[in-house]
Amino acid sequence: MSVRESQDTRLRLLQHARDLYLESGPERFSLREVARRSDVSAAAVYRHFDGKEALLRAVCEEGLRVFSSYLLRALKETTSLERLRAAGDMYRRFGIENPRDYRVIFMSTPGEDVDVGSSATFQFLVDRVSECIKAKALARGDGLEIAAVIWAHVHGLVSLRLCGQLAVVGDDDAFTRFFLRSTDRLLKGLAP
Amino acid sequence: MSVRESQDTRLRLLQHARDLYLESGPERFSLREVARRSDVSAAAVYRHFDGKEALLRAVCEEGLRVFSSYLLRALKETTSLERLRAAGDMYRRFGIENPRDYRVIFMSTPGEDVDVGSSATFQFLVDRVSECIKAKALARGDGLEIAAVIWAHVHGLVSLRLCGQLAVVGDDDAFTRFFLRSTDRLLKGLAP
DNA sequence: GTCTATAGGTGGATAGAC
DNA sequence: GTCTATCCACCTATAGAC
Repeated sequence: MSVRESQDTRLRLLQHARDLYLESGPERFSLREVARRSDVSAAAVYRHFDGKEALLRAVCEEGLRVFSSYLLRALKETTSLERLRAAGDMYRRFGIENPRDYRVIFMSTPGEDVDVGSSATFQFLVDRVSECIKAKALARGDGLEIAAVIWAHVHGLVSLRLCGQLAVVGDDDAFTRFFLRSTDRLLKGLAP
Repeated sequence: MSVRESQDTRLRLLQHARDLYLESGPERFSLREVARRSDVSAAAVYRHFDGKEALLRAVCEEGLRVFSSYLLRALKETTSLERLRAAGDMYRRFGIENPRDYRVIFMSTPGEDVDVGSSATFQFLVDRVSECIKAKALARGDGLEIAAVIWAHVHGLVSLRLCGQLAVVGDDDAFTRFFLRSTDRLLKGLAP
């Protein structure tokens, strides 16, 4: 079999692994099921990945890449405050549109996964906050702490929604409006 | 074997089930392991519970009872705003002191567990908010929506902390102070 | 690289003796 | 009520033929 076909198999495994992950979450993820969907035997997977954990890791890395791509779209706004608000809204969109990825990144047990709180991704939010403070769009204060407050707030909204606990606000459109009102209230508390 | 000893077995099963649950979470929870820890055969469990799911349900109900007991302590405060702030802080304490229970109640996948958002527990928070509005300690508005905003905020702080994502703020005491500053900022945005 | 076959483990649930 | 024995399903991983 050619090298090209072999790479296709690897790619197919990765895509089906991602599908299964998004459907079933990390717990019910199984190497055999990925193999079945990819029309290869379970043993064949070991030619491409070092077992289940390696396959799982590859899937997670893809999720983080997608998350970053959402956040970066906020930079197209023109003012610092608009960029901050857009970052929050992109965070919401990522969570609602990629619930399984969101759970993996932000709702898993500590120790086994990525630490976003001390990563380049979090630094992105700190930067948005800092430029707002500099532009007097937010009250003076510790940029890192204020970023953490904002992060917790948007995460609280998104994660409760993903757990089905905010069904009371209505459908996804109603949630979006609720999200924007809610973050605006927080920003009011953070204003100069 | 006497009725009393049989009830003891049931209780022992429930306690070990709870322990296992708190250690391993809902995913790795297994009826057989509970039986092992309780020194009975796996089959014996079926004399006391209708299988794994029923056992799991019994464990979750206990967690909710503990959570309620935390919240109710907030009622000993004298003013409406103090009661609201105390409710938030009790929420924090419950999460930090009972992380596994917290995860079960507020961080599990939808469909399989309790819906707090439309429960008596959430109504408790709505009541705290409503009395603050009536006392002009909060701006006028939809009590239910404002309660949801506050809930999401404290949940965001607690759940990120439990996932190890807010390690940046320091130890548990530092987190407590951070939590209080953060909620005060939100309340400032909700003030009249 | 892929296959089949297999080893060895987890788990849930039931039947029937005691 | 509890046990042992059992069945069945699922899983990870490896060995060896092709």
